[in-house]
Amino acid sequence: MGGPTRLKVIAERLNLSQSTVSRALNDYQDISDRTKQLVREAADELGYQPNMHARRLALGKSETLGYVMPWQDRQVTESFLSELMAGMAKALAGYGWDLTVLVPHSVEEELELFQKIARTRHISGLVISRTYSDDQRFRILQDLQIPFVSHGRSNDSDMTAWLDVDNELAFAELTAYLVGLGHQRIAHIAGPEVYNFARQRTNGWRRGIAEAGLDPQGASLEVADLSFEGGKLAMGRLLALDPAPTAVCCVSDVVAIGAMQAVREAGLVPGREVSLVGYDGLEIGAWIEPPLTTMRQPQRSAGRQLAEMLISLVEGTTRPADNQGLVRASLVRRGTANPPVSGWPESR
Amino acid sequence: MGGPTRLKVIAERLNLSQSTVSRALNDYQDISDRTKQLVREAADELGYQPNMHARRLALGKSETLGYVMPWQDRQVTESFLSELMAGMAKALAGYGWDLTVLVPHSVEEELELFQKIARTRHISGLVISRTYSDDQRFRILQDLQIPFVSHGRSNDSDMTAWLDVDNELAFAELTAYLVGLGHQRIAHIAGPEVYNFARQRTNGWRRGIAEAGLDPQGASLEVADLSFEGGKLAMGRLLALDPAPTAVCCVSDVVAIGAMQAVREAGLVPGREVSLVGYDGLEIGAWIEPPLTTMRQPQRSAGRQLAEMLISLVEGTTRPADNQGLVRASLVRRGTANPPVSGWPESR
DNA sequence: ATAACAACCGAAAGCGTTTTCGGTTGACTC
DNA sequence: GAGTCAACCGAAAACGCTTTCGGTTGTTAT
Repeated sequence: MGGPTRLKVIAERLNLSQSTVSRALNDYQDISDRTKQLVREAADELGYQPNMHARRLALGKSETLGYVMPWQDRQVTESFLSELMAGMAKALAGYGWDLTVLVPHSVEEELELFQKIARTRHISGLVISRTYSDDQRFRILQDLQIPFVSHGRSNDSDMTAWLDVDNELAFAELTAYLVGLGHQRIAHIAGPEVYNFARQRTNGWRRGIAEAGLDPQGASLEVADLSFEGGKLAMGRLLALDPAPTAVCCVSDVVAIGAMQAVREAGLVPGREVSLVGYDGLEIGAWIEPPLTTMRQPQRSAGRQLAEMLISLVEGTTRPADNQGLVRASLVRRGTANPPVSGWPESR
Repeated sequence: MGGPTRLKVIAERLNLSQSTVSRALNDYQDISDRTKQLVREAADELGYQPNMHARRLALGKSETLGYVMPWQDRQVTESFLSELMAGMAKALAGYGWDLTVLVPHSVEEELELFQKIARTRHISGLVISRTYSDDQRFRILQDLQIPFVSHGRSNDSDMTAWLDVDNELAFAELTAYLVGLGHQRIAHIAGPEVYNFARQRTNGWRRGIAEAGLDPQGASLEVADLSFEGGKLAMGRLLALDPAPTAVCCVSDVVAIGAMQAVREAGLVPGREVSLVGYDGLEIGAWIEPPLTTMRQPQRSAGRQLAEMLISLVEGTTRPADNQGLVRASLVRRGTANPPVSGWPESR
């Protein structure tokens, strides 16, 4: 009847003042246990829920975090993105915080967004992703004094908070795995170097090649768009080499799936003449023929970690540089990585 | 300096009262054009942005909408979900509204969530999805007087707001398409009937069969889990029939991809002995071999529409029943639907 | 018995808006 | 020249919470 329960009504019912009720609920020391008890019971019974806006106005903080969706060519490309957001939202809900979705469509819009947030403070922290090697956002957000965590590192992330996968290690392992299968000429389809993760992965592959003592001559590299088409085109170029590689590390699953297509169109079988490995652990990789060997990282727990880091930053209980987390990816063996077959490539 | 610009400072600077400034910015009629002009300039110059919490407290509304993420087996399954959310968030941002992500993990949690929202009103409207044929949420939300729009219909959605694809029409068209290719025995792999869209699609397929005047005997139906495994198992059962169908309408792309796998494992070629069509228009469908014929619906514009419907509901400018939108899906011809081949199935 | 002190609570200010209500101008009418 | 009315603006209340400050009890030490 007549709107939600306010502090006032539970105060009147107990013959207490509003402030006492408030402090009782917030567990102040100068309220007797008996009163606290009474207040809590009444609050429960009346189904009291504080008015967020009043609370946040009084507190001066928003208890809301923002997730900046990565955009690219007006599309949201990452399919694991919803899983990540679910992880964040879930973790935040546990603290009574909210997650709002931000979708800037250009660099300018993103900048305006940041400035608006810096002024209104109605969002008290940001999670950004898709970090570039040279990412101006790190400096801008620091200047604007907006607490943030990046999902992925950058050149400028030494003193900021981030959560990242050890991409370099992952690709070193991936390469070592292919070496272990007997491959000697292991190529790499890389992503655009502006993306920090692409650069890290390329470094990992290089390290793997070096640590195995392989001939760098056989280690070809092709840069591709982060798309099916990109992977297909890059693989086409690799197949034209003489001698062609017998195994290829791809920067992502989608690129690897494109590469598989190129292999098939060349009349070869992925995983036989040319072994392929992807990265991301997409489920769809398991559904294609042959199923794609890849590496997986946990998205949902990453969401939780990002959320917790950012809360502690906003609350000021930790410093940015103390919130840096490196996650390890794990190999998912499926069907596209096998020992090299003899007689291929036939010398031309 | 020192904190964001408040109404107060721009009032002092112009020697006006706070209330005048407020009304000037909100374009009240009792403020002279000259004053409005001055206020707006000062506001621009000082980079004034209203404090959301104060505003929302005074207004008594939250200007925040919630999207209830569909969960299933602790996973977020829909890969197009981020695209939908991006569309919503984008549209809302245009009105200065926010979108927050809600992730209940069980029916009980979802109910608690609804009740909390009903009390706090810090979220003034909800978008729900993954609707069931008998979906208790419709009644609950109505009872709690929470404005909402569902992405998908239900038995109880006659008087509520929804945006849905014409699933029935889509599957009738899909079936007609297969009939046009010359197929006579067109089976259907359906989803669990608890999902309203699954039921609608099955109805569409039935209608297609009937309108073509096909023998209902050849129209077999198998129910599958909405997963790769589910599709694979269901297709296995269909292949065991005598005579087996020559074409299959699958309830979703993922199920269709599973079905393709079963076809291959039976030593057949998808799109040759057995034609297959999916539904969803997933991009990955184009990457498999042969690429999957399917139907696509626009996700981003759907997000926009949902957002606009819900805003108008919250604002009270329209009634729920006036916000019902039916979108049409369009056929994406790829490689898995072809005329039947002679000599298959060989009679056993 | 008085002072000192803890324990407990109420009054009131403050957070930054919006909005109602009333008051001050000046022009305009008769 | 008094009254009417529109145009314009300021004062103040309201939204619902937090938090500071001070005041009232009852207890303990002197």
